[in-house]
Amino acid sequence: MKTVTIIDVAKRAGVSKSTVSQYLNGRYEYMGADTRERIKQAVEELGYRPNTIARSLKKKKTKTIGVILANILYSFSTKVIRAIEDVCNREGYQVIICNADDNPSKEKWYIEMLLAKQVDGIIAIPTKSNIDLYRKLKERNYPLVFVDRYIDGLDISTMMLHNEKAAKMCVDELTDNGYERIAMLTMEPISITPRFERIQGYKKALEDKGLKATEDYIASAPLKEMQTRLKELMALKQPPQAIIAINDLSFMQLLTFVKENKLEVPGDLAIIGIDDISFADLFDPPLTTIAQPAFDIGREAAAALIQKINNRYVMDADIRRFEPRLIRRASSTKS
Amino acid sequence: MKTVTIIDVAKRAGVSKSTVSQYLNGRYEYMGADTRERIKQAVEELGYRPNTIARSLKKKKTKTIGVILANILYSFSTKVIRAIEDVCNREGYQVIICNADDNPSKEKWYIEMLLAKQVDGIIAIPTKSNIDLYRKLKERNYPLVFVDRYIDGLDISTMMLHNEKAAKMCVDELTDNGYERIAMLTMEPISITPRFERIQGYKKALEDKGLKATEDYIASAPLKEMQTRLKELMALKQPPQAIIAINDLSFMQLLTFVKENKLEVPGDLAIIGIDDISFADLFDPPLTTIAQPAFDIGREAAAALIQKINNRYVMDADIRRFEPRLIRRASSTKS
DNA sequence: ATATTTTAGTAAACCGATTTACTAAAACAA
DNA sequence: TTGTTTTAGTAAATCGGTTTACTAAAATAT
Repeated sequence: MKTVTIIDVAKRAGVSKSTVSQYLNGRYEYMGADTRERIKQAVEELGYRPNTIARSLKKKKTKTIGVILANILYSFSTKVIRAIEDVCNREGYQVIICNADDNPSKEKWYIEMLLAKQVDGIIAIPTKSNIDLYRKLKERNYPLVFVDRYIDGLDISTMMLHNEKAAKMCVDELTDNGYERIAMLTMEPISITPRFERIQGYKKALEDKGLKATEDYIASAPLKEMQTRLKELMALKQPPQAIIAINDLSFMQLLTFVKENKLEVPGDLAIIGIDDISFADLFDPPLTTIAQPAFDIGREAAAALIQKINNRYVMDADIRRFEPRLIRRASSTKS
Repeated sequence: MKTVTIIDVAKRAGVSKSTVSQYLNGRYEYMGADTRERIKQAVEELGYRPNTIARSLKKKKTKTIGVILANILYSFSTKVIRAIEDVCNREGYQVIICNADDNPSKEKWYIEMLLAKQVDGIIAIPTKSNIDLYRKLKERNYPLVFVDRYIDGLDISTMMLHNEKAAKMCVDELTDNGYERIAMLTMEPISITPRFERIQGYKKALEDKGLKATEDYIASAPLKEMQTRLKELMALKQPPQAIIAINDLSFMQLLTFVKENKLEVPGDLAIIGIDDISFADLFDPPLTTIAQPAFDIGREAAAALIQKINNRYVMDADIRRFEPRLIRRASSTKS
C-alpha cells in the first residue's frame, strides 16, 4: 500500500511540490488558473489526502487538544467531553481523552504524553498534586483551561459551577418548606473544589437563616461506607429532617438508604441532590435536584482554550462561574 | 519558548544526534557506558522530551487510534470508550474520540480526518452509509474493528452482544412468569443491527414458546413520539400484559408512560429492559433488566485492534458475540 | 606482527509536508 | 527600446526525529 504524497501530485500535475503546497493552502495567487485546475484534477484522481503529521511537524500546530479528566463514566465528565468535542469539531480540532482516575502519577504521565504529542492545548479537571507541572506550563504560556476544580495560586482560567450558590439553593428550598435540621452527605475526600465549596455554601446558608451548622450533620464517607455513615447520621438523638446529597453518586447512595430503610420521602426525610440525575422524574416521589450546566461549561472551556491557542497574547486568567438551577420536585416539599 | 530538541541533547552530551536517537530507542549496544551516562544526564538536565510528531513521521506509526461512535452520552458508548482507553493506555496508545451522531457525512469526515492524522487504527460503531469507505480500508488492510453494529458483506471483526439471545431471555423470563401477550418497544430506525436482531430474537422466542408474534405488538417510534405510540399499543383490543424495552432510552420512555398512567407494575403491566440502567434497583418496583458487558466489549475491541496493528498479516474477520445477563428483579415477576 | 572482528560511533538520507528566497518570462511604463 | 513590475512558478532549507551505510580505533585471533 504505497501512500500518495505531495510529490505524486506534483508529478502528475507537472509542477513542483511547492506549488502543490500553495494550492493546498489556498494561496492561489502563486499559480495560473490552468495550473490550479491541473492540480485539482491530480488531487482528485489520486485520491490524495495531505499527511497531517508532516504538516504538523513543520507548522508546529497539531490541531489537536487533550482533555484530562478523572473518569469519563461520571455523567458530568461525559457531558463536558461531549460539549468540548462539539466545539472542537466545528473549529477543526480533534480531542484526545485521558482518564486520570484522580491518580496524580497517571495524570502526570498523560500530561507528558500530550505534550510530547505536541497537542495545541489541554483542558483538565486537575488534581492538586501536579501543581508544579501546571505552573511550568502556565509560565511558558501554554494554552491551558481547568474545569470543575480550582487550584489555588495558579491563576489559570477555570470554568466551574457556582458551588456555594448551589448549596445555598438547597438549604433555602428546604427551609422555605419548613425544614430546620438539614444535613449534608458528601463523598470523601472533601478537599476537592466542588465539595469544599458546597460544604462552605451549606454552612453559610444555614447561618444566613439563623440556623447553626453542626459538624454532626456533615456526613462524609467513601462511597462503600456511605450506608453505615447514613445509619449513624439517622441514629443521632436529633436526626436530620432533610439531607442534601453533594453530588449524583452520594445521591444514589442516599436513595438506596431511603429505599432499604423504607423511609417515606419527604415525610420521614426530605432530600435534594446536587447534579440532576436522569431518573429524578421517575423516582417515587420525584426528586428535587440542582442541575449544573455541564454542556455550557464544556463549551466555554473549549472556546476559551481555542482562543488562547489562536491569540498569542496572554489572557487574563479568571474563574468563570456557572449558575446552578433548582428543579423543584416532590422530594423537598412540605411534608 | 525555545523547545529542546535532540540536537541540543547531542551537543550537551558531545555526541551526534544519531547516538542520542539510539539511546532514546534503547539500543545501548551502539555506545559505551560512559556515553550512555552522559546522554542520560543531558536528557535530564535539559528536561528533554522527544517530539512524537517527528518520530511518527519517520516511523509511520502514531501510537494513536481513533474511535468513532454515535454519541458518547449513551451509557453503552461511555463504557465502551472507557474500556478502550484503559487498554490503549496500558499499551501506550492514545485515543481520539469522534461523535458522529449517526450522521453519515459527519462519520465520513471523521474517518478522513483520522486517516490524515495517520492514526494506527480505528474502532467504530458504524453507520451503513459509508460502506464503500470502510471496504476500501479493509482492502488496504487497514486495522479496523467494529462494535455493536455489523455491516453485511464487509467481513470486518465485530464485537457485539448476542442480541437474539438477549431478546429470548426477556421473552422466556416473561413466559415463565405466566405472561403471554408480550410486546416489544423499540426506537426507530429499526434497521441498525442491535435493534434488528433483538426484534428477530423476540419473534423467534415467541414462536419457540408456541406464541404468535403479531406485528401489532412491535411498537416502534422515534423517541419523541413514543408516548403516543405506547398509548396506541395499550389501547388495542387485546393490550399486552408485558412489554420489553429494546434499549435504555426506550425503557426510560416506558417508565415515564407507566408513571404518568399510574399503571401498576407488574400487576397491570410487566416490564423488562435490555441494557441495565443505573437506577433499576431503586425504581419501584425494582426493574428486571438484561445487562450487556459493555466493558468487555470495549476491552476486546481494543485488544483486537492492537493485535491487528501489531501483526501485519491479515486476521480472520469474525463476529464475536458477548453474553447478555438477566438481572431478575420485581418488574417481571408473576402478578 | 598482521589480519580480523568488535566496539563505538558518525554523516547523510529520509519521512512528507511548508516556507523562504529567488527567477524566468510576460506585461507594462516611460 | 529599455527599465520596472507582475505573474507564475521553482529549488532548497526546514521541522525533529530515525535509520542505514560506513569508519576509526580497539580488541582479539592467528
